[in-house]
Order: sequence, then structure tokens, then C-alpha cells
Amino acid sequence: MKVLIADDHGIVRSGLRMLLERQMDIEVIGEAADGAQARDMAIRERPDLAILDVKMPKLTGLQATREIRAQAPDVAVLILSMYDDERYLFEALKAGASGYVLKAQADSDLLDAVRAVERGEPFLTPQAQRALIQDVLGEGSSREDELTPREQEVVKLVAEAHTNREIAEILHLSEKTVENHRSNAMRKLGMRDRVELVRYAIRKGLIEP
Amino acid sequence: MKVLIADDHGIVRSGLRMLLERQMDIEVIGEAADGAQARDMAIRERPDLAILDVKMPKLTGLQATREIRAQAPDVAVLILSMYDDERYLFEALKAGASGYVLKAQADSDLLDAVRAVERGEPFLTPQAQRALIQDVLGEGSSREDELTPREQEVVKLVAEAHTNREIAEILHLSEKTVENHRSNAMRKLGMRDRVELVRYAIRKGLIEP
DNA sequence: GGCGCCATGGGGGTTGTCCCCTATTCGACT
DNA sequence: AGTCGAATAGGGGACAACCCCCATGGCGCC
Repeated sequence: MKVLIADDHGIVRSGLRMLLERQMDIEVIGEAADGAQARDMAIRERPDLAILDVKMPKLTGLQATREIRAQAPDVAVLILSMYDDERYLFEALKAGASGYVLKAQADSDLLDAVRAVERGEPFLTPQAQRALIQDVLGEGSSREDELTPREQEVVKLVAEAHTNREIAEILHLSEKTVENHRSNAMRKLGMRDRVELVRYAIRKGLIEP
Repeated sequence: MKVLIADDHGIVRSGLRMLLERQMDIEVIGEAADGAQARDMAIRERPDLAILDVKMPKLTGLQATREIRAQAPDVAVLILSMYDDERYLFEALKAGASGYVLKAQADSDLLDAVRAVERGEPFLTPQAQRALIQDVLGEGSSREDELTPREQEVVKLVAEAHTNREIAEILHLSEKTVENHRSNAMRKLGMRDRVELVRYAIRKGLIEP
């Protein structure tokens, strides 16, 4: 089973690799340090599974998931979240992730998740299942982000101080398309320049201050 | 060499354990999930080294370091930080840590640090060393506010999404003077555009996100 | 089938940003 | 007495940002 690891912390990547490669049938075929790299490697190398951290530069794990699932549907995705809550669980599932595991969980949960995905099954930790049930029972979580996925990606990269040209390269788009997404996002949010977008991105948790 | 690991993420702990135990002479004698537990275990088990994450429940890694060093001075401490900057470096050293390694670093840096501490030497990554030198060089004045009052005013207004022209009107200055202050501030902080200034201003508490 | 939305891309133009340089005044330190 | 940083102001230029317009193709939805 070929696995790709993506996390912006080198030490954590190495730890995960050790953890996974102790299993005889798992081969870690690559490591990515940011979301864009993870997407490119997943599409090029076609691993059976990509394990993505939520919080990464350039593309978040969720944004990378969306693009990987669109362009390489045979690559399964497992989201690894450092957050203690499940605030990205629903977005992760909507983006096409097969599983969602908190870093606070025991390593056996991660291996269980990998095994489940190997069999083509989805995997949620007990906590995540409870959160999901809670949500279905309660209000139907009508959280509409007014920004489209593409617009959010561009906003995140703007807030990371990339120029339009750099963003175009990262997302494999033309500069003009990037400008259009940024402009549309700003119009939707009633903002006048990139500076306001930065504060929006920080409030939304797209990036750290 | 007996080592204690403390991190609130179980998966990360397991990864670190794998990473360290690949070294034949390193034995991980325990794992702690929070700072208080780390302190108790360190004082009871007396490992040669305690590797502590900065951000943990109950006691932060720095607080745990202080108490461990006070009650068990023979236990060396290595601080592991997930943050991309060195904002806790000085506090860590003051608290009695022997080393400071970012999680973003390669695993070899962590092993180097462990080896150095084994020999009784302190260890800092090149980035941390640079930050320290920078600090010693600029120690004459208050290192915290390297920006002049005028520069801070301009930075705040930039971060509030005002254009140079608007800032000039607000401060009763010429546009050129505003540009100079902004430019000087950016040079001092090593930043390339206003977007980076926004994040700086938010980190410094000059504005709210 | 048409309507709207999303994603993609371009033309052309105005304004803003950012950098290089110079220059003066003022106060503070040595 | 001289130097140094802070604050002020400007010239000129390269480039990025931001705006309007336009167009195409895909997809879902009455």
C-alpha cells in the first residue's frame, strides 16, 4: 500500500513515516511540506492514500483534498487534524476525505483509519462519529461560506503574501484568473484591497497571524 | 540514554518514539500528554532528557521546564516548538532548556540536538542561533519595539487598510513621508509588502484581526 | 432549453505600491 | 563639535494591484 504524507513539520513527517513503515505492507512513497506540493505529488505519484494535515501553507489540507479528489479520484485522502475539536470534520467530508483523525488520538486510531481506507471504507473516530450524529440530529448546519472553494484558495494565498503571479503558478492558473477570483471574493465580502482580505483570512482560520 | 516525551498529540508522541528508538542507544521510558504529567514523570523517573512540546494543557512546556530544572537539575530539557518563529526561544533558555528545535525542522536536527544534550552541550538550530545573535546585537535598547513611534503609527494604519494617501491625511504628512516610514518599517522587519505588515500588526496587538 | 453560477482567460487602463536616490531639520548622545 | 537617528519631503521609475469590459465551457436546476 503506497502512502503519501503531508505536514509542514519535518519532524512530524518523519515520525509519521516511522509509525507507518513499521507496518510491513505500507510504503511511504513521498513527503510534502505544503498543500500545493501534496496535491502535485498525489496527482503525479498516485498513491493509494494521502494523509494530509489540515493546517499547511499554500493550500490547506481541505483545499488540497478537493483538488486531489477532482483530478485523481483513485487517491484516497485521510485528514489529520491537530485541533482538539471537530470544526473541520464536515468540510473535510464534503471535500471528499475518506477519514478524519485527530492528532491527539492514539497511533492505533491512525492505523485503524489507514486499514479502513485500504478496504475502501470511510473512517471516523468515535468522537467524530458522535459529532456527526450530533449535527444530523441538531440543526442541519446550514453554514454557507459565501466564497467558492477557488476563491478561498486564492484568498488564503493572498493572505500569505503571495503576488498574483505567484498564486497563478501555485494553482496552475493564469494571472488573470487569479485576479478575477480575488476581485470576486473582495466584492462578495465588501472589501477594497488585499489588506482587508488578510484580516478576513485570519478571522476565518485560513492562516495564522 | 533514557528519554521522556511530552506532547498532547498521541500520534505525534508515537511518531517521536519511533524516530528516537530507531537509535539503538536511546530508550523512551515514558510519554506524557500534558505539562503537569511531564513534570511529575521527569521528577519521578529521572530520565537523562525530557523532550517537551511548548503548547500543552495544564502546564506549558516552558512552565514544566522551570519546575523540572528546579527540582531535578540532572534532567536535561529539549523544547520542541510547532511555531515557525523563535518567539519562545529566549523564554525557553531562561527557563533552563538545553535546546530549542522547531517541529518544521528535519528529523536529523532533533537527533543532533539529542546527541548534543547527551554530551552536556546546549543545542540551537542555525535559525535559533541567528535569532539569538540578532538579539544580542540589538540588546542596547528595548529590543521589543524596534520600530519608532511614527513607524508604528504608519504600520497600524496600513494594517487597517488605509492607502498611503489616506494615512498622509490622517497624520497630516506628505504621501512621501508615509512611504518612507512604511518602507523603513518593512526593511527593519524584513518584510516585502503590506500584507506581511498586517500579520505583524495583528501579532503585536496593534489591531484586531 | 434556458438560467445562473463557477472556473477559466484576456484587453486595456488607472491607481497604488515599492524601491532607488537626495535633502533638510532637530535633538541626543559622546 | 561632530555624528547619528528620527522625522520630514521630494524625483523618478518599475511593477503590481485593481478596475471595467468581454468571452467560453461545464454543471446543476427548474
